[in-house]
Amino acid sequence: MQSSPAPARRRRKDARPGEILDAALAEFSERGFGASTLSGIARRAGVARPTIYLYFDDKDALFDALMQRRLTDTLEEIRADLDGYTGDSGALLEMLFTRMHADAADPEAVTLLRVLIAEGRRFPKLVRLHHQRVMDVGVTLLQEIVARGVTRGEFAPDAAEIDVRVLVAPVLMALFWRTVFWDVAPLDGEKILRDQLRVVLRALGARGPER
Amino acid sequence: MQSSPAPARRRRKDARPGEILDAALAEFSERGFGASTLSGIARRAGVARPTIYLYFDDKDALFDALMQRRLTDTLEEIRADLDGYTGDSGALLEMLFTRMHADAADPEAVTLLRVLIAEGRRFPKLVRLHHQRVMDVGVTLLQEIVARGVTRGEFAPDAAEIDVRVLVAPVLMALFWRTVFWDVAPLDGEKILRDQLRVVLRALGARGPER
DNA sequence: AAAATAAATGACACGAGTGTCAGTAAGACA
DNA sequence: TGTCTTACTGACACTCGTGTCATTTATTTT
Repeated sequence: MQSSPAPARRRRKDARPGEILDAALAEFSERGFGASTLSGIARRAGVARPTIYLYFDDKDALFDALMQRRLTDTLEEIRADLDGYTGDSGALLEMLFTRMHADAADPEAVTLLRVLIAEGRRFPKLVRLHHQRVMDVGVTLLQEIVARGVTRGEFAPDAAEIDVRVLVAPVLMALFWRTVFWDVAPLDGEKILRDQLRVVLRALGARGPER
Repeated sequence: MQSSPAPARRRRKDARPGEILDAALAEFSERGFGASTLSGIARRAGVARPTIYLYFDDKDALFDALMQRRLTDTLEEIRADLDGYTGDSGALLEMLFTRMHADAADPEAVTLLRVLIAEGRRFPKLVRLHHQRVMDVGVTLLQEIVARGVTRGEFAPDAAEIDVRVLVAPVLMALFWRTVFWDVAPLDGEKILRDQLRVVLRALGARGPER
């Protein structure tokens, strides 16, 4: 291993945190959280290890920051659009599921989920946050769409009774599959989405415009 | 911390491995794989740390052995029964899903899955094995039941086209939920099962005996 | 251009976990 | 009861990662 001729220091206070987080994500993705080291992350970020301590407390803080950075408001935005929407509820479901599958296909989401599952017990605050900001919003949104469909006579009257997590399950299944079995048996996300829509719409007794 | 008066050694070559594995499982469950130590496992098993090395190579070997021990042939047995069965396919689905949900509710399954997800990258052999012995068998079995239902006119003709992983998804969703969000928001497994059956049977266009 | 600020680093002390080995003692066998 | 086998253990040396200094040096300020 040749040592580089010159270290070539630079001061870039504003750019560092992001670069370090990116490096951490890559490291977690490759080695897993437990096996990742600050040295490895520093090397990947092109920085000396102590530099990390200037911006983050420890490895846990890196994961925390990554999770925070990942949180977006897309679900809330969709929900806000719901009021003004006048089209049929089946199309709404399609929109929602499509968006969810797209999110689940993002490698960053897969990595963070993997760590969250592995270390969740040690980060109860993050688990609560994630549940509240992602799961709960998604479930509520879906409930509202189903309820809307029932009121508008597009779905069967008893559709509102079922636990909507059964309906989103294929999204989580796809995410789970990517997390564990992707290497041994990939998954056609497009087809899963189409099949999910078929199953869900039929189960809800959808009488959409296309029938 | 008082030191106990006497260690009270015993020699039980045949009982040790199982006890050590149980201790390892408990430790993994509480601390997670990464944070677990051989010292902790040994303490829990009532054994000195070097004793573990008499039976296992290292921490990885413990997880490997736990996964092997967990593998059962229940799915294969169900499949064997399939040939002789003469009842309707909807009831078959109910049997299968009930069994799967029961498996998914086992805390040992939850813990092992958590570790498999966390460290999967480092155990490609185990991932392949698990896919082949659990996932593949389950998927094939489900495909066969659906095909049977279609041939017997119990399910809609196009039912065989859908990816059956969409149909089992609620089982994986429940397992996933237990793995991550159980503490912050528990889950009614019974209701999930019932709803899954309703959704799946309707989606398959089931015209079972009860309609 | 000189002084001041603080971003970045090399080096250190420390703790925690690992794997091994020679010695101990439990149980089998005579 | 005495001897033998080997399951079991205490203690050691070693590695690896962590967190924190004092110091260096890029950049800003005067």
